[in-house]
Amino acid sequence: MSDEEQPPSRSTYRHGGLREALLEAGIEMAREGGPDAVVLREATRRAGVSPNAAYRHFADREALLKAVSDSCLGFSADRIERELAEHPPTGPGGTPTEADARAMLRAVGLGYLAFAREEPGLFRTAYSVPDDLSHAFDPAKAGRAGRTPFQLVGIALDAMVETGAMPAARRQNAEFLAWATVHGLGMLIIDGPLRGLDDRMVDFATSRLLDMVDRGL
Amino acid sequence: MSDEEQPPSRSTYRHGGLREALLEAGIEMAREGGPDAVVLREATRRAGVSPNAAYRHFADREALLKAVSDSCLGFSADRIERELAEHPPTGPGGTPTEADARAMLRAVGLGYLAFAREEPGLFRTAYSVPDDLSHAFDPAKAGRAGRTPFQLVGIALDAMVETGAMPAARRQNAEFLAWATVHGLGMLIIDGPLRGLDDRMVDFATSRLLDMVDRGL
DNA sequence: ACGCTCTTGTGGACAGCGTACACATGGCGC
DNA sequence: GCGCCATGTGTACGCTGTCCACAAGAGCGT
Repeated sequence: MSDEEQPPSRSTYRHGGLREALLEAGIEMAREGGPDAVVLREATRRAGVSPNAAYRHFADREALLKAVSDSCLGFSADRIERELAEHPPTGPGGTPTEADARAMLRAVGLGYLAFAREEPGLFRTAYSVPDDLSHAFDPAKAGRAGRTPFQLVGIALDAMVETGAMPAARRQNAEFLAWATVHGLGMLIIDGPLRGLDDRMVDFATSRLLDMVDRGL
Repeated sequence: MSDEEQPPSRSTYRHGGLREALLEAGIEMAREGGPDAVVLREATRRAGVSPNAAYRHFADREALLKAVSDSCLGFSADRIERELAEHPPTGPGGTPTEADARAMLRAVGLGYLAFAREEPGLFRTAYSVPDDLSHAFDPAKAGRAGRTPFQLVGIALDAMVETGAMPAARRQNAEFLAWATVHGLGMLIIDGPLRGLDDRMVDFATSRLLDMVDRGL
């Protein structure tokens, strides 16, 4: 037995990493039940601490939820990065070709939707807290590679323009269009009318949607 | 003073229209604060009835929320119908031309997004309850004209195919693509990164998005 | 006309939640 | 070595959803 971490009891009066422990507990609850399942008291219970201790690290339940939500965006970024990693640029010197750029954008969409399907609770939680553009690059929302989902879409779109796969005139704010499209399908799949469709159907819809983006952007 | 309806007191033991009153109260709460603001006890209070009375009409809070959610979908349909009404078919005998079909689809999207912006609480509530395709035509989700939002997209898409604005091969399941796109933008506008953007910017993004759908479907 | 029954509303209770306030603990800087 | 202040505890309050036993009375069959 080490120094601290066992929920049942701890030796020191101070917890040592309570904020982290509460966040972790919150993420676990979100994973299983979405944003509504993130319960402050339960988080303190799991951390082996009294309910009020949480207030030393989070202003209120909403603040904890916000932190959990940011982490979820980070996980989403990780999933997208993983998909991107499977399509490295094929051009000379690592520069992307036009086909690479299209593959990148597609990978971002696939990763985004894969995350929604694999971790619906976290996905819902990620977008359960109102936010705005000014925080789109907040490091708290970044994945392990340090990039937020928003940045990843942007990178793919930049490659589209650089390789001529997309007219530069349409580049501005194109993040929103690509994002909205994929986000909407994600919501429809996990909570909306597409819920319960078998995987092949969902894969098909995903593919069709990404085709549409590719054609229409 | 008539027979019943005043919150403070009522003469008869029976309320007479409690289910409707609770639903109405729920809608009002959803309008102001989204799904989480739909509180069972508060609804009974507004209806001038004891908390438990609600259980004679709804199995639990979730059931009330579901009913409110369905009503919200109906309101959404109403808003879309209003937008559609502004673009009646111009062809001979009321048959739509290709341009009409495009205008119809655009009107559906515009109406959908207008609803999201005008009634964000109701919009969020509409999609806060998990659902699936088998209920897409449930009359409870229909607007005053008797058609659900899902049906309205379908109608516009049918017109697109009939007038040759869209290849028939792409018709199947195209509802999902159109819907997902517009739904995603709606979410981004009211809760996501696009929150707080001024109206002109949002209008612009909306227009660009609908262009994309038109080109890419 | 009468009484039974079934639906609808009431009253009281309970556990769980978020959160406020006063208090305890003890690690760290002087 | 001492005192401060960040961190954790205890108690309490009002609110929620929901369960149970009970009351009221509308509407039916006889």
